[in-house]
Amino acid sequence: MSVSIKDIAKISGVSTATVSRALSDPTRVSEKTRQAIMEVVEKHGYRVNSHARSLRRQRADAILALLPDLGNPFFSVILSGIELELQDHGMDLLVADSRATERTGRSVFNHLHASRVDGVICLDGTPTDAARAELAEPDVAERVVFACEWMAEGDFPYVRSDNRGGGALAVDHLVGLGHRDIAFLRGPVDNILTEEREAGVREALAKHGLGLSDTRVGGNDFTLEAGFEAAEWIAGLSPRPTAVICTSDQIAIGLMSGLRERGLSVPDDVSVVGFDDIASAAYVTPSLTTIRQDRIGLGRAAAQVMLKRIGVGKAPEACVCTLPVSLMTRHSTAAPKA
Amino acid sequence: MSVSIKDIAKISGVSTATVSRALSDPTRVSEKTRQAIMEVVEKHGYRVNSHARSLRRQRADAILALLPDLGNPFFSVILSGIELELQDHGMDLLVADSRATERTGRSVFNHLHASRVDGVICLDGTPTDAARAELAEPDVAERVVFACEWMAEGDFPYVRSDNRGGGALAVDHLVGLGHRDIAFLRGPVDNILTEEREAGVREALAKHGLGLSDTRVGGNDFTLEAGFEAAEWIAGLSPRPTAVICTSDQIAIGLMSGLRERGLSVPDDVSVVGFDDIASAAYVTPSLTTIRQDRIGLGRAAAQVMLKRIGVGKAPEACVCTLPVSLMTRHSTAAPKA
DNA sequence: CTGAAAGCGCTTACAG
DNA sequence: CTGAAAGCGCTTACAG
Repeated sequence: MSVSIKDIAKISGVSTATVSRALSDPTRVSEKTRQAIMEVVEKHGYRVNSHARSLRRQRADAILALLPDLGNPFFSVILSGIELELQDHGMDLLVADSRATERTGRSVFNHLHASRVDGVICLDGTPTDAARAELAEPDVAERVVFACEWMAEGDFPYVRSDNRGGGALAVDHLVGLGHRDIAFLRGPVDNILTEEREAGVREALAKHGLGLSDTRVGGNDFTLEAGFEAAEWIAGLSPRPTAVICTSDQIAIGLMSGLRERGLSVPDDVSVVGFDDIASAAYVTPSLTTIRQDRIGLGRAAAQVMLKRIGVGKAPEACVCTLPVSLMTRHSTAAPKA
Repeated sequence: MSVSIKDIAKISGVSTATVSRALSDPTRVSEKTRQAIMEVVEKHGYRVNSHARSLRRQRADAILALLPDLGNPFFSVILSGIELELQDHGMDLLVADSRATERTGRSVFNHLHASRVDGVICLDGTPTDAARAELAEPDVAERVVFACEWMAEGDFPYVRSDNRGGGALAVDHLVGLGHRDIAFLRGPVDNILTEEREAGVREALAKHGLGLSDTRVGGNDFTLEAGFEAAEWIAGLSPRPTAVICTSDQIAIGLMSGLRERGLSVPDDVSVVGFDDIASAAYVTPSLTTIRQDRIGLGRAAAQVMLKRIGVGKAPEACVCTLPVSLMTRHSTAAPKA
């Protein structure tokens, strides 16, 4: 085993209590002994054993981020925002894939129950029934915050983008270009993001005296594949809508690829708007007009709300819950051809 | 506080030792008492406190994945492979961004020193000097494995793709199509992946009686931006190479976007080959011919090697170190125009 | 098969 | 400012 606080105490000629104080609360130790201790600590490369500290303090100094799909690149930037913020507070970041965890039969809140983490940032808005049941327990509930996605029921703190506003932004842009017949490509059934964005689209459309008929709504996933497959449906519509709002950039990119295969040009035949502004949105052909989410900000804010919730660090000025989105106008949208 | 092993013992009318055994090593307890204990455990939702267990067992049951850039979506799939494998062994996954950590002045191996994790899977092949120094310490060294990237010096276990073979595959494909003048777009200076891929390209070119002159080598990063900017250089070359091999898909996608802006067509004017096969490679226009890496496999294998190293689970059949890559032929490559 | 007891490495009232 | 001592919640030889 490596060197422990006892060793440092013995070598320094003080008690372990003093070593502990020198490390955690230097003001409570005389400058002279502190320096002597620190020298010994330095020399022997001593580090506080995290399990002993956590056990004693009843605090893990760690947070779990629970993602619906760890392999989905959309989340990586959010994750890095979370980590940045946690790092500033000396907290560690654990990650788990909720779908994968469910398959093992273990509870996704196991880490919480086992005291391995102080809280969980849940990026998964559609937990299983078992997970929902656990979320109803007070000692779980008070340690959870939702980020990005969230649950319609319950009353959890959350951080999210202004999804409705984003939908409206897309509509305003297209209507401004002269579009009157606009279709909407949804994400997965029951996904809250897709529902909010659709609501924003409908509201904005109504404001312009337009509507969204059932024949103009399709799609069932956030993926490239889903977008690609939706192209067949869009291409076959008669009359064909002149613009499509997609609830993710992946859908939009897949859609553009599919439309092209069918000889349709974007934006000449169909304008396409995405959602997210992932890195490649600016580099596909044509570059994608989309609604930008501040993913780093989302991650940082989620971590801040979490830290505030568990009483670490000072509370942020305001508990920012809904982050603004913005329209990135690029080349996948244009006025409809007369 | 929640219920502890003492509570369970008292309610069950046995000692804590017996409860502990019932949970960890059921065969050492009579079936009857085991059942009685499990019922109490179930009823009260008892979970072993992870810090107490780890402190006592001197084992964290957790691994740290150290990434050069948490926000880079390339790593998300590898991460999910790591998590899948760890989950099968009841191990937890911590993640940290090595660049961000360095900025805090903390050691990237702090988790290891503090016993918070049993090992670290390092996906960063260019650690700082400070990190290198720590890697030289035996008690750090024996708990590290490199994945994807690795260090030229040192003698660490690693899991990687066949980067040389990938470079060769790209060359063989292009030469087979009739290309004779091929350029190469590098990643960051000193990055080992880019060096290996370039070596593979050079070897294969030599095999075909061709070479790679300095005037045909450019690029300095794996990013979309770097690829986009390289387009200017490629477009200005005279004679212009008929094909470009990129050391990442991001570069390739950025390059294609830049070439298009300059009125050059892919693959009619220039064929482009990427590396990685990220999800969007099949959906950009034209779809990207690339070298596929098995990222899930990379992650799983890295976790397996790690687990073997720290003596958890059974050793894999063979310690797979270099995973095969494959050519995905799509529409960004074609025979050069006469 | 089971229990009493020691101990993993810390922190923190309590005293002085 | 400093120390002795208790205790966080487990696991594991050691005995029986």
